[in-house]
Amino acid sequence: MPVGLSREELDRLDEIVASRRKIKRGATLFRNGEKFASLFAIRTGFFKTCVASEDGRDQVTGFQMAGEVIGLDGIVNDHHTCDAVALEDAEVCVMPFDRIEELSREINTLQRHVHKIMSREIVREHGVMLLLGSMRAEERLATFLLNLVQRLHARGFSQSELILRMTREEIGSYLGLKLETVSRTFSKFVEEGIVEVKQRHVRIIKTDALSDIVNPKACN
Amino acid sequence: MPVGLSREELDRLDEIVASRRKIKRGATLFRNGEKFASLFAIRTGFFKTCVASEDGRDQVTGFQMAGEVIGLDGIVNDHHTCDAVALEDAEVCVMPFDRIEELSREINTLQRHVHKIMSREIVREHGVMLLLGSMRAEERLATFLLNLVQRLHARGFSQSELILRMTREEIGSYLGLKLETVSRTFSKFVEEGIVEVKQRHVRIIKTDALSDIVNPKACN
DNA sequence: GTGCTTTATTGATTCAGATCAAAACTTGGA
DNA sequence: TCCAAGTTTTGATCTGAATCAATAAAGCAC
Repeated sequence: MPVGLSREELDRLDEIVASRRKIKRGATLFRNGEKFASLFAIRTGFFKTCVASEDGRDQVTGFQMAGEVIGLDGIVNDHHTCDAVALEDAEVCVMPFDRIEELSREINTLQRHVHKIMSREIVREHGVMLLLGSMRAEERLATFLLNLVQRLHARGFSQSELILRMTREEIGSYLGLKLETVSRTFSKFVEEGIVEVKQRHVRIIKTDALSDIVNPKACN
Repeated sequence: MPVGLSREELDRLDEIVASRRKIKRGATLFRNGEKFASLFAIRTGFFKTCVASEDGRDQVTGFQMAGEVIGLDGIVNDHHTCDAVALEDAEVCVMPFDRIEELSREINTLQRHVHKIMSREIVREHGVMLLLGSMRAEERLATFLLNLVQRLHARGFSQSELILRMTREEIGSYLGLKLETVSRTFSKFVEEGIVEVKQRHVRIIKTDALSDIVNPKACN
């Protein structure tokens, strides 16, 4: 994950990882209210994070895959403020945060890396706010699919095929839509020949059509 | 802003602030695409930050007041990804980020402080996602008002009166609503005797009514 | 394999908020 | 001071997504 480190620095980096932890599908890695002690780097598997309002509603705040770090929300109050749930069997590296802070005082590139990870999360959330605040259902789903497939592609998977690890309801929660709307929008994309959908298996036929939906061409 | 520092550490902290900068109402502190070099601590005044999609739409991602830090979005790619606009004449402390990193390697409490500021922003944005993803117009506006007045109160201002520094359109953008809906919702609150509104001047009459709107009482 | 639970699709209807439109009010600059 | 531009309110209408409802399909435990 971290690049630009010397051999020696890399060895020291291994010191950060206190242990590994396996999480079964459906189990939680951490839960809102729990004491925060560590960040978690996902080795394998797929997670969702979600926050809840005092009355029961909850909101999926993100989906995370291998190579991504979760738990940043816990730093500010020493307690986690969301739940992290494995959507498939997963394994994470447990990185005690005080070790991270200690080492990042000595290794500049690590310090920089930690700052970038947090900043990246802030920027990602800005994008979600734009989506939730101003996009229509089709734009939201198209954005979501393009984002997922792009991240998977960066990990060596197909540019056009993906398996959704989450339910329609979870997608809907993330996108600020009801599950029926997510399902209908998928059906609409299928009718238009943009994607093929068989349950959780999605094949993107026309990536550019999705891009056009996300980014309506100005006609002038 | 930073607490729990020794006298000597505080002196060193002053070293971070390279300069101060005054920004006129309507002027931008930084803009999407500009090179990132510094974080800014707001001394006085009031800002909004907003991101734009490729086609013209834009989304206000936050309103910031004295004591808050802006610019965190720029760290990840060395370039800012949003605009920061002063909504009233303002003054900020310019804090070069490489100085911050340097000093936070030496002063543990500063390091911790920087991490908390970033984590706090992530958690705040989770809250906005919950708002945008699952709340109705009245809940959104009530949440917004309570949040604003609470932050102002923490700065020594009234718990019940506030002056909005932003237009209805900017409130709407932040809350994922159109300006007409914001206006109508204000009118509704006025009718119900929850607030008094005279242009940008708002007086909250029934804080608990706002809380009830945000957090519908379970009736069982 | 069988039955049960969860998930997904599709249709009919409703509704909150968007859109369109007009008027009233503020504000700031010449 | 007055005018022009920006802001806010309010009304009428429309619409995209929510809601309600029913069925179908898939996954899982036994």
